[in-house]
Parts: sequence; structure tokens; C-alpha cells
Amino acid sequence: MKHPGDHVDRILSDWNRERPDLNLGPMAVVGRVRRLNTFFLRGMEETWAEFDLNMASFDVLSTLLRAGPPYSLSPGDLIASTMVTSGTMTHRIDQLERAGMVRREKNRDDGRGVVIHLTDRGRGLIEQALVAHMATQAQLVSSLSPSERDTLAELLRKMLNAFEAPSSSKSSDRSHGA
Amino acid sequence: MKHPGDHVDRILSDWNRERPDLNLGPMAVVGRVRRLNTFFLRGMEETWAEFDLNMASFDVLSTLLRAGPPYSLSPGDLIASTMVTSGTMTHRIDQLERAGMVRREKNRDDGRGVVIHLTDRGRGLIEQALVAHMATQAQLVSSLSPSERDTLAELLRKMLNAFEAPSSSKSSDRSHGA
DNA sequence: GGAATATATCTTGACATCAAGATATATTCC
DNA sequence: GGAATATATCTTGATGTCAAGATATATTCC
Repeated sequence: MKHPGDHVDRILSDWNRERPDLNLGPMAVVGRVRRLNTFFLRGMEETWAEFDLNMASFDVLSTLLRAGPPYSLSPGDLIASTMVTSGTMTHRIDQLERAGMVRREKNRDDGRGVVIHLTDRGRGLIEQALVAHMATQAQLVSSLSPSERDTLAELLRKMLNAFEAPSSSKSSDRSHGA
Repeated sequence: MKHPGDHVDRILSDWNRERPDLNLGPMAVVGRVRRLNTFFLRGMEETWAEFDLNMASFDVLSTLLRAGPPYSLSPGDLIASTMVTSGTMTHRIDQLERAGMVRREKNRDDGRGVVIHLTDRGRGLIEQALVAHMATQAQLVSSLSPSERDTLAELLRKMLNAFEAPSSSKSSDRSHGA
């Protein structure tokens, strides 16, 4: 079969039976994005777990690595990059500091703040985990051809631009960068 | 500009600077799915909140409505449809029962179990909330033309089929149905 | 028919997150 | 320079989720 129905198709068909008045086109996209995100997260979580990481710690460490030398960002920078609340970030940093992956240091430019510095150990870990993570991501999207992948990325980018445009954005930013 | 860069493009460009050895194609898709899912969830949460609902309660009530008359499913059915653990579902049902939206009744076919029945009040609420929810979903995807939406849905379905195929699936199913 | 096993649901304890508030330092504006 | 305001981070209390285990009923197999 060229176009086998997926789980969302079954749900749409249920809705169509119960509520034939509804336009299900939007749900066909929103439902699938949610479901696909769940599958992606599961796959990635397995890889993170191999390095004793989870999404929270991987996000922080990879954001620090991605920033480049000297691998230091303020908690505020990390909050902006990962869009969690300040309380959540405090907790994440606490854990990573306890595990020796990052260090809190005084922020010389702003007495109110600190900077979070990736330790050598943290950098070694995230560099290893990143390689495995990229391989996992490649496997997760391997059911599309490169050109289909590009088409998909382009459509997703078009939608994201609508949300990220300065017009109606009222909340802080979020990375989802790795 | 025809193709303005989005937030993920900036992240990809950071990675390319720090780690030019990595193939970022997969991340361009996985990162955007995650980020788009976050925007979708936020938009939907606003609508749910208007009806004193959240994702948890909306999922349960809409699954019951979608099942059609007599609007009764076992906790096990609801677990299979929403892919949360049994403890989570017990908690969700407790709350909805306290709010008078569902009732636990004896399962006549299986003495070990119960069935969760949507009350008239619950049905009235979810029918109203559903209409608003569909309008929200339509707005969330309104940046794409209908034909782009269909292309996107088709690509997402193709990826989902890879995850849902009986071959390597090792975990239970999940709805993401509304 | 009775023991062993499987299933349906609930309970418990731990954890990540958030919203709101607390504290300390910076900045602005008169 | 000092009061008012803004910002950076941490703390607190509540919530939703999960994993593992408990309990009760069903089913299987001898």
C-alpha cells in the first residue's frame, strides 16, 4: 500500500463518524506533530540515558557546548535558550553542579548574577553524548528521503516563522536546539 | 524575504560554527517538530483553560466523546488511547469524577474493572470545548495554505508509519487525537 | 476444581516542572 | 546622591507524571 493509514487517520475517522460537521484538516497536522514529537523524544531519551542524561541535563550541557569557548553562559542565557522557568533552571544547574558537569562562578560583569561554566568533565561527556545523539536523530528521520526531509523542514520553518515573528509573540524564546 | 531563517536556523548555524563535522539535516527536522509542538501546546492550553481544562482532562473527555454513545470506556481503554501510566489515569479520573464530568461504574463484563462514563455535564463541557479547540487548531496551522498543510500531513504520516509499524514497536499506543 | 498465572485498577513515593514570591544588586531619573 | 524601579537568581508550595508495588478478580492448565 502506498499510503497506509496511521494512528491519527483512525482518530480522524472516529471524529468524522461522531462529528461529521468538523473540519479535521488542522487536526491532521497538529495531532501528528504531537505524536511524532513523542516518538522522537522517546528515541532520544534512550540515547541520553546511556550517558546518564535526560532531556533537562542534555539541553543545558549542549547549550553550553554550542555557545563555544569559554563554555560559559549565565542562567538567564540558559533560560532564554531552553524556555524553562528560572526555578527549573536553578534545579537543573544544582544537579549538574552536584554531578561535577558545570560550576557556578561569580559573574564579573554583573554582581547580581553568576555564570555557569562547563567543566572539563562536563565537556567530555556532552561531546560524546552529542555524537550518539546525532546518530539517533538521523535514525529517527531515516524514513524520509533527503529531499522529503528538506521539504518537511521547509514547511515546518514556515509555520515556525509565524510563531516567532515579533508581531504576536508574548513569551520568551526557546531553543529546542539539539 | 522569501525564506527568512527561524530560531532553529540560528541554532544550526551555531552548531555549524562549533562543530562543522556534524550533519545537521536530521536536527533541522527533529528540532523544529519539538519547537512547533511547544507552540501548538501553548496555544491549545489557552483554549483549554477557558473551560477549566488542561491537556490531561481534555484528552480524557474528548476520548470519551470520540468513542460515541454510550460514552463509556474502561480505564484501560483510556490508557491505551492516551499512553499515560495507570497511576496517571487513576489520578485524571479522580479529578474528573470530583468535578462531576465522569462517573466510575461497575464493569458488568469484567469484575476486576470499571467503566468511565461521561456525565451529561461532562458531555456538555467537552462538546463546547471541542468547538473552541478546533478553531484554535485551525488558527495554529493557518500560516500554511491548504495544499501545503496536506503535503505536511502526508510527510508526517509517512514518518509516523515507520514508528507505528508492528516491526520494532515495543511500547503501547498513544492517541494524540485532538 | 484448584493452583498458578495474567490482568485491571489503585496506591505510594519520587521527581521535574511551574507560578509566585523573596532577596540582592543594578539602573534610571529626579 | 538617593528613591524608585528593573533585573538576576533562588526559594517555596502545588501539580502532573512515572515506576514499582499492592490488591482483587479472571483465566489457564493440569
